[in-house]
Amino acid sequence: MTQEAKPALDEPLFQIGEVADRTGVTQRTLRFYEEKGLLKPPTRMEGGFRLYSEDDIARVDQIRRLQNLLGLTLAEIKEMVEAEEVREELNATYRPDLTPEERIARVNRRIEVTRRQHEIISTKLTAMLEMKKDLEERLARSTEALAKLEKERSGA
Amino acid sequence: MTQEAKPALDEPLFQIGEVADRTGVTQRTLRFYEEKGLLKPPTRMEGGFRLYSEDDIARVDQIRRLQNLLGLTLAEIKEMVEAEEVREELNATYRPDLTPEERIARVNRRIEVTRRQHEIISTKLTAMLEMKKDLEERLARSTEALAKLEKERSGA
DNA sequence: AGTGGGTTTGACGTTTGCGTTAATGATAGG
DNA sequence: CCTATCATTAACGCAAACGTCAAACCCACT
Repeated sequence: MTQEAKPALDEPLFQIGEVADRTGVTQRTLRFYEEKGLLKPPTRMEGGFRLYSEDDIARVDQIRRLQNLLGLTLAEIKEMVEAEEVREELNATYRPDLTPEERIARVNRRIEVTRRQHEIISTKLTAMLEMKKDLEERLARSTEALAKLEKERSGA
Repeated sequence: MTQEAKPALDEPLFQIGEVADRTGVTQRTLRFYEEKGLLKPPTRMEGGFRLYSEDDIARVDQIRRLQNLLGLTLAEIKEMVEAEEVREELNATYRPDLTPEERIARVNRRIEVTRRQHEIISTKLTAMLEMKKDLEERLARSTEALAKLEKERSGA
């Protein structure tokens, strides 16, 4: 019971202010994500100050991508990140305290979530590429129309 | 004054319910968009029922794409669609009631808006392609890890 | 004339995703 | 020890984007 799977014993930790700066979200948002279960409760210093790891920061970035790029709600994101536990990813295959079946199950859950994200992103990409093409065509047509108009004007 | 630039005099028109079905939004949403200035007030039948054109439907689809794909707010979308007026697009270059300068100005506004959308979509596409790549790498790693675990189990 | 279903305008309600104080406590430096 | 600058929880606030009635009205049909 010396390892609570908590801090890696030596990795650098950051206070909420710095995490806010680095991730571009507010402190309020970080506490909010924690409250909503999107971030695991971070370790604390004696006085109660939150201490975040690099993994936590990566997770915040991930949450923001899922929000901004995929347009998922925090509820949806929560489901996804729950199956992701970074530490679990690093150790899932090598943790000796799990039965092989359980380890396989976890990796499978991760795969499933990743597939879902991949599918969502692929669908969106298709639609966006289509939209981009449309925009380019519009742009071409408008530019052409503009050229015509300007020639007309000078010709008048 | 025989043409109010309203219905094309013969094109098919649809009631709100059918438009809702075809676009996948609710009637409430259609009225809401109108209220917010995202849709121009449609024509009405004698009794006051709204009558939408194909162009209106296309516009709703457009609004939804800007929402879902680009993640824009309705306020932002409003600014954009205001400069887009479909009928205006079709006729901007050919309307005789506008000075050449005004026609050029309108086309320029359209070009500007299109460029903005194109830029947003391009930025997003880049980020999403990156994310997709990451997901594929993850998927590969997880799948590999899974294979290992299953071999171990059968080998045990 | 009656009936069933679609539509109208309000108006209030709801959810999401935080923002914004307020009052209090912790840390570090001089 | 004093002080400046973090941080803490709790609680209320808020804008966006609709949802959900309610009560009346319209339309088509028999």
